[in-house]
Amino acid sequence: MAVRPQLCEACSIKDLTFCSSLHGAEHDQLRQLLTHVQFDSHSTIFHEAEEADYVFNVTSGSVKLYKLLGDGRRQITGFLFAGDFLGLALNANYSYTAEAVEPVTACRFPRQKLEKLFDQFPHLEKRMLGMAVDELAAAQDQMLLLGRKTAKEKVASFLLMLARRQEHRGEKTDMINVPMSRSDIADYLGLTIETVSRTLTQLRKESTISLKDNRHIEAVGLDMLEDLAEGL
Amino acid sequence: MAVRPQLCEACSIKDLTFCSSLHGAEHDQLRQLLTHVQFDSHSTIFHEAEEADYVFNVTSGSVKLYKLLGDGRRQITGFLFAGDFLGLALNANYSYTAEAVEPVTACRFPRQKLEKLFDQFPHLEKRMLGMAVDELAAAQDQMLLLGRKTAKEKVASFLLMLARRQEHRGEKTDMINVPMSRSDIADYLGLTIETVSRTLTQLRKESTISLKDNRHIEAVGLDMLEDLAEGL
DNA sequence: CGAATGTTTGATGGGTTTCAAGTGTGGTGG
DNA sequence: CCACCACACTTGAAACCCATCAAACATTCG
Repeated sequence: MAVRPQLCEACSIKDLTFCSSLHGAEHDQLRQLLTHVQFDSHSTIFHEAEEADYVFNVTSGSVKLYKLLGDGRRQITGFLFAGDFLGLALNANYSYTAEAVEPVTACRFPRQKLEKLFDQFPHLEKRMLGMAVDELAAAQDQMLLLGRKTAKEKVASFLLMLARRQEHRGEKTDMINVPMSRSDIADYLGLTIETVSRTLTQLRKESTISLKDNRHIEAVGLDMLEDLAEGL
Repeated sequence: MAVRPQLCEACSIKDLTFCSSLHGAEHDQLRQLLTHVQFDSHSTIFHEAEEADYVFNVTSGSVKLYKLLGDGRRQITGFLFAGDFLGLALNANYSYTAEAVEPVTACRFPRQKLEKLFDQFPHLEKRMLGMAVDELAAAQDQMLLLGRKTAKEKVASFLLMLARRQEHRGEKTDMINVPMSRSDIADYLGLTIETVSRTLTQLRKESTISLKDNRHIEAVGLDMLEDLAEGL
């Protein structure tokens, strides 16, 4: 890939973002659309059912996506980190709520203008489709987790997911960064906070993991975690 | 939309399929790529991890998609019916297994040739992206179901899903068609066959549904099902 | 330092699974 | 045409995993 001056924060994240497939003039056009935005911890980026006017590219921090049932039960459908794309609903409305777990910075694109750019640069649309397909595969893995894995297997899978995405972003992997609360983990895995806590304690007692503090976990027995995640 | 002669089985399904967005000459090119294929009940259309050489458009029958854990536990990630698209993995390999629930007919497209056609007809790629986004939204709903709904709510949501898709295909909705076995339903909802059976019995005793036979269910209290599905 | 919030741990309970029989039901062959 | 068998589905009883309720402990922040 040709050398290209760094034009936006999104591109600074080592070719993980969708705009990093563009060159020179093309990228300039994209750049004119974007606005840099920030969100504090626990602030809402957008609400479910809200009009989907913007799409985002996370450049730092972490985000949780969730849906609610009528009585308040919550399911977190995904976590996003630097480089992840957000809001690729091409429908009129968002299908979930997005909330900052940690302080978040992101590039924001007006959806309609971005879609117009697709006609000019089919490259971009291909990349978008690729991302949607990847997300779909991840969603199917998560269905397998939610429907068929035990609490222990769920927690193991979750820690592995964090570790792998950390690696993918090119960060150190000796310590797993866990920016989200036990409550968020529980709502992601279809468990309660108590079960998440108990399971982590159990994994610690079995020396599969080592808890540095609530936000940092070391995977001592990575093989063990992998076997658990695959249901062996 | 312009009047267009019926060119392939896929298009005969009232504008539900992705090729129905094409016209005359464009459609002819697409048509040259497709092969009509059939699958018997319980036959495998493709396996997880297999090379994704083809994509399909279901023209009749029904299909289940599933993933397996190491010890054989199964999660059905979706059911497909006439008009549904299958295998939109743009990756090299399928991420799940597809198996015919009833005898299936489908249009088969060589993936690589289809992708080349995308460059010619951006229309098609847009439609593909739209389908991927829709599937993603459905997957997120299913995560909410698997992670946070009770058995009763799961079964109610399942029946509603079948009813709505039947309606979407333009079929009669007085009776819900249930082509899949209790075992398939259980693996779709993250339950056991016994729980599915018990829950259906319970809904029947409450007069929310009426079981004509194992493959045909009447939704007597549709409001009740909707409330259950939304967690009210 | 104290209040508020988040996390862990314990005791108990319940929804779902597991195990185990029954009860259809469709297909096959006599 | 019906007896028979295989298989799917239903129903019941017991067990279990995880949820709920409750309290202690830890951490953060004013």
